[in-house]
Amino acid sequence: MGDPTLATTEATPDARRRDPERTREDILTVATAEFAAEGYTGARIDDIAARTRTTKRMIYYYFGSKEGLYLAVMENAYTGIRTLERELDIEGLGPVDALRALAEHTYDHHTSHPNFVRLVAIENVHRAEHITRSAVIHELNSTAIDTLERILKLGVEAGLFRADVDALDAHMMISSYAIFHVANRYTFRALFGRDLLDDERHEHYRALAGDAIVAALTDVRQTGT
Amino acid sequence: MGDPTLATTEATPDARRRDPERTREDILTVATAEFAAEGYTGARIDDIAARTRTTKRMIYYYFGSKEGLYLAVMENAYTGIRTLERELDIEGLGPVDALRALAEHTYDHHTSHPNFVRLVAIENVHRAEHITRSAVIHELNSTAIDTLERILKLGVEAGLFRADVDALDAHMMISSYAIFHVANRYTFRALFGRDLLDDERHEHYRALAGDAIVAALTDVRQTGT
Amino acid sequence: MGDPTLATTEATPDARRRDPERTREDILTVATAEFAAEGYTGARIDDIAARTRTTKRMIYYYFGSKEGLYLAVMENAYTGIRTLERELDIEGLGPVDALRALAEHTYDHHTSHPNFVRLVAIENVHRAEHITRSAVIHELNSTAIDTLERILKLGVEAGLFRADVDALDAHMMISSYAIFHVANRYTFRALFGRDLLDDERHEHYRALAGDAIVAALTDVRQTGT
Amino acid sequence: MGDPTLATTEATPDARRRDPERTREDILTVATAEFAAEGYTGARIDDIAARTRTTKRMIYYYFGSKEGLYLAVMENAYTGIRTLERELDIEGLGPVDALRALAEHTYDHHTSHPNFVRLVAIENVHRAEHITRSAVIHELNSTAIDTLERILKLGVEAGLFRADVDALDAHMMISSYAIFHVANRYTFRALFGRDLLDDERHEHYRALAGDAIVAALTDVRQTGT
DNA sequence: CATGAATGAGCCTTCATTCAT
DNA sequence: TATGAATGAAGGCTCATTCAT
Repeated sequence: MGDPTLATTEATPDARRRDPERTREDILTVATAEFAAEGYTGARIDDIAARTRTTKRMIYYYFGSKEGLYLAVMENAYTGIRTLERELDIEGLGPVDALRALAEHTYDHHTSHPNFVRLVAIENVHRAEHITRSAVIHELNSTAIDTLERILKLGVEAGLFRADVDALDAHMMISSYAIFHVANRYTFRALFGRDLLDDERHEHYRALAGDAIVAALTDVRQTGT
Repeated sequence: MGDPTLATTEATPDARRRDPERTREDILTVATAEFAAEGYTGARIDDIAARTRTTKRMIYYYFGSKEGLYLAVMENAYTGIRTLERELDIEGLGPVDALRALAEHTYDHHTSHPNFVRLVAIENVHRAEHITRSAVIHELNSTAIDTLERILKLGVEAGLFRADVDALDAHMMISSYAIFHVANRYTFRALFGRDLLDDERHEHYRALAGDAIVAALTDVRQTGT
Repeated sequence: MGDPTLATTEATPDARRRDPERTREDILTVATAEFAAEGYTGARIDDIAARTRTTKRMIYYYFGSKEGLYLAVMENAYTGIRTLERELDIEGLGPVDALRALAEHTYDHHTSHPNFVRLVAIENVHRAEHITRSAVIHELNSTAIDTLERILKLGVEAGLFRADVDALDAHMMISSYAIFHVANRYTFRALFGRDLLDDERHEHYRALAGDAIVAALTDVRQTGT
Repeated sequence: MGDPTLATTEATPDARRRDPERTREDILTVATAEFAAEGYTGARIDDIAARTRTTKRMIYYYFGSKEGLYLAVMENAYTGIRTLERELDIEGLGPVDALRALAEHTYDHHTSHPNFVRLVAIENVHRAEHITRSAVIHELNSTAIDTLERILKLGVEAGLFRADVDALDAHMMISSYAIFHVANRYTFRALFGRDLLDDERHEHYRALAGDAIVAALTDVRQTGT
């Protein structure tokens, strides 16, 4: 719901035929859910087709192959997140507050879009061989990186931030924290009995996401000790 | 070879028969590499057998099924990391230095045992359904958590650390950073062109692992600003 | 050929594709022969497929599994015999002649449909676990039982038949005689050197089938001694 | 119990080794139960070995192969029934009573030795190919046939029995009735809801066994009508 | 556009049997 | 005599994909 791109939505009851765009989107929605749930190898074309209001033949008509469908799912997912990234508004905020806002926004996004995080994990299991070949994904420019660069530049110039941690490093730190909560949720719970996505802990972990990145980037030499 | 548990080793050339322990380990070694490389569903029993000095039949003789083999691989992997955790020596270190040492040790371990990290990612794709059923894994107590608890206690009592971040939270932060480097290496490189496991950056990221967790746990109210 | 349901027919030479009904029946015919010849466990899906004009894959497409195929064979066989049962015409016959006609008809049917008898024997080896689950077979009403009930009622009312042998008992006696000739033919021949299905003895055994059941049901108290 | 030859007995607790005869019998007992329960193809050497106090290797040592074991089971079973046949005492009985006693004895035997009946059914599924090759079974002379010949001779001479039904025919009729109760018990129950081996009906069916064969052999021309 | 039918390659698993000790 | 380890052949089943209508 909320995210028409990734959520597992049911096919509209009335089988509206003769609407190619709708058919395509229907397949994509179902396939996203299936690939995110079962992995690339584990996903079944038959299962996807069964949950669609069209047939298996249409999947091949629109996407050519299982890999083609998977790639379309990945491109769709990455396009979605890039769009959401742009929604973040940090105008008028100082570097520290902006950084914190970015981290919290990322945390919110990832925890509310588990399928995206799962797809990324799955793609990594396959050594990113699919998205590496995708022109679409390469053309997507990460707003997050651009934003981070500006924030870091301001912060360093103000003597607040370390100068030896660049935007990609910061992005890595922010992402790793947020992704872990979704990607490693199950083994973490199995081993330690704690559900990282428990609603009760959401605020705590959200705030910690901001605190941690701000603390990590703060130039300790400035504060003295 | 460094880690006989996880590395992909070739079968010993001379097919020494009648050595069940060797046969079992041989299968386990090859299977670990295969599952880590291809995922649970993607792994092929035939391929595993082919790279072993025994036959496919023996896999079923010793492990019963594909799932049984996979579970044995996971149990072996987790047992291995728990053993390595115990190697960390932080005797005589203060809480800050101990925390930093633990983070760097974790970073070193994960980046030098990519198969372990990949297996954990794969198990999460399957919602940890296998290890949840494993008695062996449930019985493994994490030394890391115990160690962290002691460190945090000392740090909090000394007024150095935040009191609202417990050992599991700290473990989550340390792990997420280290795991991300291995688990998300491929998509990160595909998207941003940077290899997180590049030797040239190893020291930088290793140090950052320590800095980040120390900074995150440090009670900022103490230092003022 | 006489019985398209049970006989082992060869696949039609010209592989006419796109005729699902034909494909299904082709598989069923071959499978009936295979299961009757080799038993449930002994039957080989590969062998069945090889004697079909389709492939092994199609067997699973239509019947789902070996057990599904076997069940379809059993349902088809029982449906066939029920149909043949209805062909018996005993209109206008008195109870004694009707009973004799029914016994002879059963004897003829079973000896001319050995595969049906063999399938029943095989199903009993498996404790009828398959047909017990079959809704189709449960819905089949036995005309033979209904007919027998009417015959017995008339015979008893006329003081000709014993009143303590009901239709199921009579059916059991008639069936046991006829089935034995087919089901135990081989051990009987091996032990005593006599082929119960020898053409030369057919008339003798056919008449005996009628004589025996009539004699068994006749109320001896009536005839005195 | 009752019949040490066919019943499924547990291995004696104390693993008395170095007793070849005991080992052989142990295997035979377990194998009889397994083959009777699962059929020739369905029986598993591993399962038999597991329920024995010896190992799989011993089965091959004593019986050579699965078929050898099966044959030994069959020979043992047939030897057992021949022995029991001889227990019947009809001295001093007239032909009618002797015939009735024989039929009832057969009925009692078969219904109390279901494994024997099942093995016969299984052997017939395989077209008696195994016992045909057995010298042991060919050498067994059926007392029942000899006894029947004498009975029939007396009865025919006394003008009581039909002369055109010989001992093998009579044996066939007696056996078919008794065997059906055990061999077709499951399908009969599945189709008609009646358990032919129900204790409540035992006496009825036992008496009917005698009545039926006596009636069938009685020369009706003598009694007039 | 749409669909049921069909396919070939390959996957996991099992079984009777034998070997080395 | 006894036993755990090992094996080759085959068996049931599944999957992505394509064809004919």
